[in-house]
Amino acid sequence: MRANEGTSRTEDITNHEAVPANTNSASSPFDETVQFGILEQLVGFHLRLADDRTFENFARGLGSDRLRPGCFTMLTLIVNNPGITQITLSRASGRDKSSVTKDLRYMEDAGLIRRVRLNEDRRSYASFVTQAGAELSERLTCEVKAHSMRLTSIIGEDRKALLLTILKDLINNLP
Amino acid sequence: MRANEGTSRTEDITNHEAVPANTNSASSPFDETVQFGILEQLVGFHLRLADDRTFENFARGLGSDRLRPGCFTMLTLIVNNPGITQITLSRASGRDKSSVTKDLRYMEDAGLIRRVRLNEDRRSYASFVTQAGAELSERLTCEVKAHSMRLTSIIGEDRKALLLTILKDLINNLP
DNA sequence: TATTGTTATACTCTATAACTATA
DNA sequence: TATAGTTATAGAGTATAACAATA
Repeated sequence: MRANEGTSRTEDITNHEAVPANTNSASSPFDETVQFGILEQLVGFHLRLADDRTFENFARGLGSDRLRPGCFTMLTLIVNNPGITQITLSRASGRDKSSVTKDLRYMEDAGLIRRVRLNEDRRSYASFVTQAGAELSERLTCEVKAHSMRLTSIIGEDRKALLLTILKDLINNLP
Repeated sequence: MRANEGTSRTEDITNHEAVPANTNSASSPFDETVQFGILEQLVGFHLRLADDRTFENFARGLGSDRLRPGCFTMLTLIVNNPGITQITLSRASGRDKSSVTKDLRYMEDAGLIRRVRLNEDRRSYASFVTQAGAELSERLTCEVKAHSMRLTSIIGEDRKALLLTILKDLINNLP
């Protein structure tokens, strides 16, 4: 069956008001002869695009050290807070505890962390990095810094600091 | 079976180096006595958090006008570019054409848009909003503006403009 | 009763690849 | 051969709810 034909979904058109199809193959959404309307001024829209782009750019630099995205955050939090519990990890990363369980299980199976039960509260488990985890964290942190410098070279030192300040304000003060 | 017990995954601990579990129930990740290490300076980390927070805050304001997230972008692009083709929508929104198909199908079934085949290139379909789509777009745009003003009241007019400029720089210039 | 953590499950968003039809 | 669009499918990432163990 031909695409869409014979259904009630579409009609035919001769040629009225239609915007010409864009044949531009550039990678930025803005390299288009397209009107973005209100999206143009929308912080959320740009946050999403910038997040996509930044993450993709970062991930490309990782090479063989690929680690599931959320796991880098977890690993870093564990390195910086030895013995952190899962509920604290959950709050610090802004994810549900069931999501944390999954990531920690993955990292434990990969030999990057170990978990030990707390005697003072036997419901809780403390997480620590292993040697391998510490080494991976080290390498990833280097890559993060390199990536960070690429960002700085694009938007400038001052504006990067400003960006961080503004984002933190948003995160902390949105109701 | 008791959580984690009897497996080789975890060990027990008496009490060494462990960070105390945080009992803070505030919603910001930063309301924690947690060290964030390099994450503290990471643009990507903050973009993700700000994106989550901003979207959640926006979605809460929608009430009965809930529309799948990606669809608002599509709808706005169609309103502002009557007759836009799917491949152009795909590029402008930064999503694969197969993702666009799904969203457009959804909006067509919901009576928000209609698609018409182009006679000058019968592979292409032009998208237009219906009356219902135009009205929904109108209401959503109002909510977007209200949301935008909430953001402005948090970070200030000048810094919001600055934020948009910096994000656009990132989006356009990241390799 | 409340909390930590696990599990099962399901939902959203997205891309890849194979396909049809058109160019 | 190349492009527009569809479909099937799979894989992240995430949350909800029910549960066991513990407080």
